[in-house]
Amino acid sequence: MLRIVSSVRLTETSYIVLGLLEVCEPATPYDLKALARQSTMHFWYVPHTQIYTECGRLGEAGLLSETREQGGRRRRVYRLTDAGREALERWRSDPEARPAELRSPATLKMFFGADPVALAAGQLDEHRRQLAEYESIMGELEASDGPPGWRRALGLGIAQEREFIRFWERVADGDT
Amino acid sequence: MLRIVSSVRLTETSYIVLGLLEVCEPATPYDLKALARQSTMHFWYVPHTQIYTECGRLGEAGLLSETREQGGRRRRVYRLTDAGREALERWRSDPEARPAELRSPATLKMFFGADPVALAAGQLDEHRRQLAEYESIMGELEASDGPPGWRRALGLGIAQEREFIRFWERVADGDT
DNA sequence: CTGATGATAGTTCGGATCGAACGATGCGAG
DNA sequence: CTCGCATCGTTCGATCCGAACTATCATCAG
Repeated sequence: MLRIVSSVRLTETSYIVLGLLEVCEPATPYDLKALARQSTMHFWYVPHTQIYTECGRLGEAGLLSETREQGGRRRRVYRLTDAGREALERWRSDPEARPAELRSPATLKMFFGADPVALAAGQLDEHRRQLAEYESIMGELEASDGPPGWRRALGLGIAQEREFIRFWERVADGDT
Repeated sequence: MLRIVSSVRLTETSYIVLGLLEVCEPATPYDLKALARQSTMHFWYVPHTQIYTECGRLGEAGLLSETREQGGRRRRVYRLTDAGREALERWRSDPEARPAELRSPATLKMFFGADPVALAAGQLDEHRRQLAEYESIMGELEASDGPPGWRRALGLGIAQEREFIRFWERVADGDT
């Protein structure tokens, strides 16, 4: 059986697509986008255009199979192939992971001398909003007994948001 | 006086170059790369190739002036132009900032069902190493009475690293 | 002084990422 | 039926990124 196993580089984006597809197969890129919005987006943002692109890329690499809906929008519908499932499993079972990255534009400004108190106001709003959202999702996950991985990952997001809030509160209070 | 004021989009990368240049003007891209490594890299990673590219880009946009060393490597030496200084100041004095982003590949794996305890071991090593490094830099900054913005920004890095460590410790202990 | 060695300095290239903008279909209300 | 809004999907140009490679410089052994 012939299969295109080109040597595409698999990135985090790829595994998001593969992983989400495993959960809600079969799915259109639009479905994945909606699911990502409620789950992975919270700790790994991927713009929606990229999900479409990535599905195409993984399809060409033989990790997804693509069919089209008949009639209507003729939407592309994707499924994991065996190769796709294997790739996901290989990644998942390897405990190595690149170090985490934090990117905070506000911190960058502060680093370069912006007024910390003025920044803090906006950042506190934003992080409190974010925290509230995470906690509400966490409530749903606990109520519905969602997958433990989801709860744990969200737990990290919540912990980090709380830390952001503590940090900006200290800054707003003028502590060195 | 003629000046190219094309409408380049200024990104965080741009402001890192502008901001670092303000501190150690005049400088070659290599100097900036070295300085970034000790400072902004810790909370906003930029690959070195991009610093070269960005200097060129900002030069064309009229925000930097470029001269070449005579003889030797004929290295490019950059300075801020007035336009560059203004752009930096405009950015710095605007208290708006896009929300922070956290990207943790390990969390992503955990989300998709990887064994959390196996992941935790590696993550703890990494974050403890990182924390130690930040604390050592903080020591130097306090001893040398470095800029307050630098200390505050590093303070966030340290707080977040500690939170990461607490989180992965909980995971390693098998807490839900 | 010459050539090996390793650190320093700089560039190229292809592919991944991103966001703005646009184009298309579906569907309910008037 | 058709207007308007929500849904669905794509295109484009610019930016970002990492691997790999080249070139220069300093030093030291031979």
